Amino acid sequence: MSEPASHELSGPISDPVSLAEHPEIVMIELLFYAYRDFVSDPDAVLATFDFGRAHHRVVHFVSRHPGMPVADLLDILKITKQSLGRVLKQLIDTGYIEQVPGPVDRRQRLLYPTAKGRALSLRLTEPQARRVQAAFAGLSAEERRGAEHFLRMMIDAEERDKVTKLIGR
Amino acid sequence: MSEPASHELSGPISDPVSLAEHPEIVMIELLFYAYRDFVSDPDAVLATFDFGRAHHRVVHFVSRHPGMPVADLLDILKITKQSLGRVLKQLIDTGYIEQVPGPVDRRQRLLYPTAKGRALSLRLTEPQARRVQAAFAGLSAEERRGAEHFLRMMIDAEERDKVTKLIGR
DNA sequence: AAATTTACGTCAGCCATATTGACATATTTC
DNA sequence: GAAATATGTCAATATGGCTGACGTAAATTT
Repeated sequence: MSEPASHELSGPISDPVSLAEHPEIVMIELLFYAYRDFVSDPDAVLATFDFGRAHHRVVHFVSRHPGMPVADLLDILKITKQSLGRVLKQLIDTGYIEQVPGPVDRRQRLLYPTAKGRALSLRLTEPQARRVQAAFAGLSAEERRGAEHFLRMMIDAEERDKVTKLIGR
Repeated sequence: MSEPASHELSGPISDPVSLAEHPEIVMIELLFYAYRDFVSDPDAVLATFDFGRAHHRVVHFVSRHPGMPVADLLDILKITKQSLGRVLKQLIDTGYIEQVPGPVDRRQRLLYPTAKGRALSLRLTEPQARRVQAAFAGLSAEERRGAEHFLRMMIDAEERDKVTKLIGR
């Protein structure tokens, strides 16, 4: 009667989830840590302006794809129009983004950066580009291809072609 | 006098920020898209329980490092103790995490998963591990090394050693 | 030409996750 | 004994998501 009941109400477990069971955890965690620091770069800059990460994404993708309709932006960000709404309005009100009625389909509001918006986008890209450059510095051509290919394959299969077109290669 | 004034109040800009200027944008955007879809996997599972991404991170890292003090977890997540507070409390109240007073330093509350917590962690790891495995499938050994090394180098320089120890390689 | 669908915006309320600042408690260290 | 440390908690606030409902203009279908 001194045996601990097997149906005991829980209790702490000491053996860690190990890489032996799931070697993929290395990449899972590296991706977490890398992204954590990767997005921290622009945050410092954004604090200066009164913007957050959401503004960053909008300014970035609009600057990369000037004249894109709202729907396309939503599809990239995978958020709702209501979520985009507030952020976009702020960017328009403060003169970073402009809307132009679609010349062919006049229901559309095509999004363009202003000079100010493009400049902000580039300023936010700068530290991230430096980080990427530094990360690539020690890699062979094949290793670089590996890094790029890995990230591509981490994207949902149905999204890959779209992303390739968006990025432009 | 028909020249447009150079001091015009803004106006839409049509030429996109191009890869020619900043080739690093390829990796910047791939990282965004990859992470976007990478984190979407566990979200479906988490919705079943009443948890969010914050709970995922806590359960994951505690399961990976059973007995870790709160401070270490905060340092991994780079959030404040107040932010961690609610999420951790919920996980403790619902029996996924347990706290044990530090045997050597009794101020510490060492965090352990319960069986339930460990199981949840593994369940959330599963789809991400599958995604990583699929992404690695087509890569050569050198390309894989490249992907891993790239992510490592994307981490803040001062954090890299710490992360290496945490991951265990 | 009328009906329907589409693209977008907006209002309202809600939730999750993060923040800062202040203060409390127990414990360890100097 | 004083100071520093590890942690928790209360309170207020910001950000960025969400759903649902409704409105409008323009395109498309019938």
